[in-house]
Amino acid sequence: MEQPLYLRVKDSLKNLILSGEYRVGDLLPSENELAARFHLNRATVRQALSELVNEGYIVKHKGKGSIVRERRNSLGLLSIRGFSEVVGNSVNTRFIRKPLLTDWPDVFPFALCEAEKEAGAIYFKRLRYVDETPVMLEETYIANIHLPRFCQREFVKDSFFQTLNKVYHIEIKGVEQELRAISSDLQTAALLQVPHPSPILFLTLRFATNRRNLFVYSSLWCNTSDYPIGNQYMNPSGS
Amino acid sequence: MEQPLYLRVKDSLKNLILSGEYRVGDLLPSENELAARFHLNRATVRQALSELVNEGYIVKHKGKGSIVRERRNSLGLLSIRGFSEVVGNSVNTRFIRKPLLTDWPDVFPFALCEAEKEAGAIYFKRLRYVDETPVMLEETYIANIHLPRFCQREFVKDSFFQTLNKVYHIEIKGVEQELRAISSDLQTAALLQVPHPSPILFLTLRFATNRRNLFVYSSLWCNTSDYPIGNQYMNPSGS
DNA sequence: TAGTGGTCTAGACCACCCT
DNA sequence: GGGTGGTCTAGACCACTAA
Repeated sequence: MEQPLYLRVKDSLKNLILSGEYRVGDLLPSENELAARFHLNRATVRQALSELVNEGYIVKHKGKGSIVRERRNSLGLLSIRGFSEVVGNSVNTRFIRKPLLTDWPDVFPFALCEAEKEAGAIYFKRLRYVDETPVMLEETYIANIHLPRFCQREFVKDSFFQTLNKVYHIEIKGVEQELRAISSDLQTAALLQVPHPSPILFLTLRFATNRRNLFVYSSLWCNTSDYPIGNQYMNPSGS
Repeated sequence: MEQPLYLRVKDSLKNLILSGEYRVGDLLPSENELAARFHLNRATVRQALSELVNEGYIVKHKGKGSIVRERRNSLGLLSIRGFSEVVGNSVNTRFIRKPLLTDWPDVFPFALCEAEKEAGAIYFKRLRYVDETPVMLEETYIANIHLPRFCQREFVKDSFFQTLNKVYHIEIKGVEQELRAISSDLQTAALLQVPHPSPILFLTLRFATNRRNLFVYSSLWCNTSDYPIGNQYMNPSGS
């Protein structure tokens, strides 16, 4: 039941990146250097680096090295233009509803398993701003399974996912999402400070975690007129 | 080296999957079997399989083998695949404008390079149907660079990307996209058979190809009320 | 128990980048 | 020329699955 060695290298590097020890643009130690430092074979180190590439933490350049990459503020596979691209943009998040224990809604866009239904839901609602302009309304549900004192706790760095990770050791393993263009309702239009009716980009997301039967459910309402949703994909096999 | 050996294995398997030789749920030959068949080391075969996992073609199960996976995406817009490869049978596509040579529009959502500007554009516009319901309007531009007789040619299997691939050996290497919710204009509402105004999901896409300075530009208008855009992503590193 | 994928080692040669 | 990542080989042992 030991943890694979390459995972130790991977987690170690990941933590150094997340904690800011290595900054965007920095060169990681070379593969040979890492192999020597961890007393491992280069192939083992390469497996660790390969996963960091897949997860978007680094890019590799032949003849140069592994470079820490900017990770975008992601909404699943998507990210909001302006959240991380424009330097100096002030992004912040405010609660409309602080986390609270509640029942699941009668109408819910995803099927819940028995364990989730029994546990009840933690619910909260946030509004995200870019430069003091409200851009995205987010409603989040998660089953109240082994999340002690969640509702009393402050979020780590204002981030729900970082809180899950650091406090409860929950990692996001995948996401399903669905996108629609809808007409705003009155309340959403008011919160996003847009005329009513306005076209709104509406997403439902289901995040899978490293815990079986534990998912994170989010609904997003985005005002895309000023900050469209962006996404970029490069096939790693081709140059 | 002409082409890395693992890429030959990868492409070979990918083609067998895409052509239907291996169907969803089928077991691929084991790693040892593949290594023997291609006269390669198992590690080399594993690299090929690993990329197929990353691209979502297969899943691996310890003790069992590599299993062909269903490739997702209800309308496949959030990844690098063309429409007709992704959706099932009840889909068809009709031209609103057949391919023709033209100037680039005065207002264009992406910056063009000199080579593209000089060459002029090939332009066409298509409407895509699911079950005889118009779902998506697509406008495509590509620079007229080394694409002999493009406008006279019929598309391969109704697919623009397959035509590029089979006839001109052009491969899609990546995509940038931007999403917005907008209000329909009169013409688009009419084509999509929705009331006017309706909220429409609007995407601009720029596909990079294996040819430098050659890009494919598409604008999409989607009626998401009946067929929302879906997308799924699983982190291959976990379990 | 036989076969599978998961992990790991210790080598090797190459193309690419920088100086 | 010296260092980097990219590719590849030939082994080894392990945990898991299925018959």
